[in-house]
Amino acid sequence: MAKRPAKQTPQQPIDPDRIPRAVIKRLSLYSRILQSFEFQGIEKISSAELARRLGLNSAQVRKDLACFGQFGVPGFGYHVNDLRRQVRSILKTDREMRVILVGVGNLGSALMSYRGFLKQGFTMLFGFDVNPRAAGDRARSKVPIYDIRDLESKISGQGVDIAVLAVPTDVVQEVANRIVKCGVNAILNFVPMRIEVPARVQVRYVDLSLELESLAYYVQGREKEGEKSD
Amino acid sequence: MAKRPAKQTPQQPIDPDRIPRAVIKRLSLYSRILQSFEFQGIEKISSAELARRLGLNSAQVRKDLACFGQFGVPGFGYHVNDLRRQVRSILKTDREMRVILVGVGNLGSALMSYRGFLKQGFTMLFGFDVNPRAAGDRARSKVPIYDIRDLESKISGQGVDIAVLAVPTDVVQEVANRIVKCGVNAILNFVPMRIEVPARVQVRYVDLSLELESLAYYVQGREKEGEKSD
DNA sequence: CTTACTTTGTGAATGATTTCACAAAGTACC
DNA sequence: GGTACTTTGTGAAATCATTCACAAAGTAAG
Ligand SMILES: NC(=O)c1ccc[n+]([C@@H]2O[C@H](COP(=O)([O-])OP(=O)(O)OC[C@H]3O[C@@H](n4cnc5c(N)ncnc54)[C@H](O)[C@@H]3O)[C@@H](O)[C@H]2O)c1
Ligand SMILES: NC(=O)c1ccc[n+]([C@@H]2O[C@H](COP(=O)([O-])OP(=O)(O)OC[C@H]3O[C@@H](n4cnc5c(N)ncnc54)[C@H](O)[C@@H]3O)[C@@H](O)[C@H]2O)c1
Repeated sequence: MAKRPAKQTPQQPIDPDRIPRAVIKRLSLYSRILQSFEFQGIEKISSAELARRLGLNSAQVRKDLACFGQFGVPGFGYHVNDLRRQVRSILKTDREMRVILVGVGNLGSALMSYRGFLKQGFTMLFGFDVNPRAAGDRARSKVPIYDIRDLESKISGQGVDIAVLAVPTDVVQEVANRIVKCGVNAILNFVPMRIEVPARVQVRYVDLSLELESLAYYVQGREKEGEKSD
Repeated sequence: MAKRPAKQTPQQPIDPDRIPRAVIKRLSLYSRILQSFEFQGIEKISSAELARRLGLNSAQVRKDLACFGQFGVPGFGYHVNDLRRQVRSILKTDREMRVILVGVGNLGSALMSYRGFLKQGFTMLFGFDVNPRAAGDRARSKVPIYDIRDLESKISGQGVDIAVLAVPTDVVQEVANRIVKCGVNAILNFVPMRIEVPARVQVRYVDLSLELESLAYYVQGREKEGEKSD
């Protein structure tokens, strides 16, 4: 096939829509573990070792990366910091991603002050709530919290990339509508309700109850195992 | 007038391990939306309508349910409350599921006071933290919070079904070890790190950053969209 | 430069999940 | 009871994802 002597192959102009979503999620896993390798001073990594650490198959790791170019060195493996740079570039977490949060309640205030997001290149610009004062007390954070009435005026011209929703179920569609109208094309929805948006808008759901419920199904699914008599 | 679909024929004793995990997750979605239908007084629902509301294919809805028996009535659809009862029985959310939370920090305190879990049949027994006093201030909740040193003694004999982890990354493995030793066989892990557990223990991960990062990939940062003013 | 060894990148094979499509089984109403 | 609909439940087909397996391409060392 197309043999490229140059190992620093530029990214293939592959249509981002053609990449399976599961690949992107794993890329994010790779990004995080590469970060920790870099921190530990590890300079090279093989697909086999990467796979072992993440509970995956090594061919899958290689195939995932192959969607975007040739980053490895046969007989050697991958250069950790080189690969990390590449992966972050693919995920666009190497540049600033500007995020707003709507609904600074119990969950929202935890999200707002989470440093893990920052570490991955996300900037929390501001929060919005119907009760910005109470929300401000809850969130021990330097991120400003505005009244939801000012949503449009505050985010206009701010280049918001992603909106995170953590509002009550019954207002989530209305909030989403407003956000979409402001030109935000990506929504991370923590509210356990499907929202309707134009096709151009990407929505991801994080459903905490769902995981808990599906775990319940597997609890003592086998035979009784006794009431732990010790 | 209301005729019960009392068909006992199928109800095959299918091995729970054979059911795809994705089916169980969708069951949880069905459970929640059926709850809202019941609340709205809707008594019957077709697979097509259920699918539409959840963004799925109607055959998939029928096939998912068919894993566990025949709950529908040809030419009619499904009785909402009957189906809901069945689904909850399958997921075991019709009986009490006893949950503990370890790490009552920013995220943990939000989880602890979340009423959505309660509504789905989960009982939050207690929380544990290295600093139970500070954690108690954070979590405005009636759930007692104990010192992590007392983990073993407090949960002994309590029949804990699921442990939720929201501790710092560097202690999660150690905490998981202790929990597993106490006989808990299901863990919901919010910490972005893979934990090693015996095969009998079910672990589910909820990785919030991962979702945010994978969303970033889909944000159109190309030449289109002249919204940004810089 | 050459030889022995390692690990990548990738077609082909396998496995899993989703969708199609339709007979069978029920409803609704006269 | 009978006829016209509707919707289920389910094999078969299509689609999507993972794993295998190996030639090609590199490394390492003398
Ligand atoms: N707390 C959790 O652990 C948890 C877990 C899973 C899902 N969720 C979901 O996340 C969402 C928020 O949960 P929570 O526990 O933080 O609830 P919460 O009531 O503590 O927070 C909701 C916040 O939204 C604000 N709000 C209400 N209407 C608004 C509007 N129109 N615009 C902007 N803000 C508005 C409220 O003032 C409040 O601060 C809910 O949909 C819930 O189902 C929460
Ligand atoms: N806050 C978020 O929004 C968010 C989002 C995604 C992931 N997470 C993950 O969730 C975890 C908790 O995040 P957080 O923001 O709540 O952090 P946090 O520091 O606010 O909370 C951690 C809590 O764990 C307690 N703790 C520390 N060591 C402990 C031990 N050995 N046993 C019991 N408790 C212990 C601490 O006292 C603290 O209360 C982290 O792993 C984080 O990566 C958090």
